[in-house]
Amino acid sequence: MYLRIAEGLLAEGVETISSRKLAQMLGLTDGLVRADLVYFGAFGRPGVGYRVAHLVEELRRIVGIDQVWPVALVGCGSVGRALLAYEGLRKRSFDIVAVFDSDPAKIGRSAGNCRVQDTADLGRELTQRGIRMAILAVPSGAAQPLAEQLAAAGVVGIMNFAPVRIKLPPEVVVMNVDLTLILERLSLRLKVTGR
Amino acid sequence: MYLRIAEGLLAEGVETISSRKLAQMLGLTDGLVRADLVYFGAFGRPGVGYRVAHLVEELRRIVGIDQVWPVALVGCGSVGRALLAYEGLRKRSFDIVAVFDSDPAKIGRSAGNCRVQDTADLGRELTQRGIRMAILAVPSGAAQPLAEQLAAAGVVGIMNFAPVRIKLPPEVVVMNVDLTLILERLSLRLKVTGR
DNA sequence: CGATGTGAATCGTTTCACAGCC
DNA sequence: GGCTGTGAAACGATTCACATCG
Repeated sequence: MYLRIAEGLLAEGVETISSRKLAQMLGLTDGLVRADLVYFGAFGRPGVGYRVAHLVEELRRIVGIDQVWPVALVGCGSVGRALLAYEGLRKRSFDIVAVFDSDPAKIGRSAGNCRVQDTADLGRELTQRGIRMAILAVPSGAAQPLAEQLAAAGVVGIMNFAPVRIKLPPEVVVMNVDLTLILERLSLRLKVTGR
Repeated sequence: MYLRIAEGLLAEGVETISSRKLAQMLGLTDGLVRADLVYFGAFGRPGVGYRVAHLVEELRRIVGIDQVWPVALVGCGSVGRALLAYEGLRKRSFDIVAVFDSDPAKIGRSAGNCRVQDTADLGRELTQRGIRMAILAVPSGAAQPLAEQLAAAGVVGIMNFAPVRIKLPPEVVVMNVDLTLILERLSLRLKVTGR
């Protein structure tokens, strides 16, 4: 979020920003903003604030999006297609460079810039091309075995849309995007706050 | 997550479960599980554990999914269509009962069980039907004004897919689903853990 | 004896207050 | 005078230890 805000400021031509203003924009306290930025290694100047350009550069490097991540998309259903259609990914340095599906009707068709490949070829293809990040957008039942294949092929980060907790060795980072869970959290928040 | 696990156990026919086993399944400690469940009001029996059926019933009520939430979908692009295609929503007591878009080419077409309506009619329609939850799946630029219309129409909970922080009075709960932010978090985790 | 609910200890995070720099 | 970086205090959350119940 710091990076997002900083990029917005850079685009507006703001040269320098104080922790107080950053905090306002993020809904945080100024002390916390300073503590967080110091954690990444103190870029600010007393009396001045943070140089926006410098902040963006450092944070992009720290987040790891100072270069493009090639990403494999596994599953070309409605979620997969929504991701392929989303130009925001490339803008933010994630590039879907391979697409897999197990449905023979889909294999060979074009998807974004790619041709859909058979999931049977997943391991070989990813290993060969050194792809280390994947998006898993398949039905619940298929998620665990495919995740294991991804891990075996050298993938270290997975964004998982299936509503199941995937079990993998801890060196593989899995981020879950469970839409119904999010709606349930929304419902819970509404209940707890009495709406 | 407690509810998810409990429902899984119920489906498997498990009658009773201990905090230790729940903790294992969730990747937590048994003490934390007990603390969390006590927070919602202590359903367990010493020496026995928690009755799964009771747990499910209570948690569904607490989360607020003991009845169906009618939900409005605003934006019928690729994300909107992916949500309409996702039968998991209805299974978990969220029902998309109204769909809106501003594109004349889409208005009047069918989407799921609905006909796409003009966003111009959004306020009237939602107020009239008492719809209080909405999914906002529109381009960044359109999100803020539409969110304001939703709030004005009595919506108290919004799931927002646009990569912008929506500003609304605090009585409206907004949950953001920002896919590139999630990929960036994944990238950061990989960097921080040295992969 | 197994497992809960609970209060005390522990841990990490956020806030606060301020010395020091621009 | 404004604003950062920093150590100490405050806070909240998790863990621990145990009295208690089935």
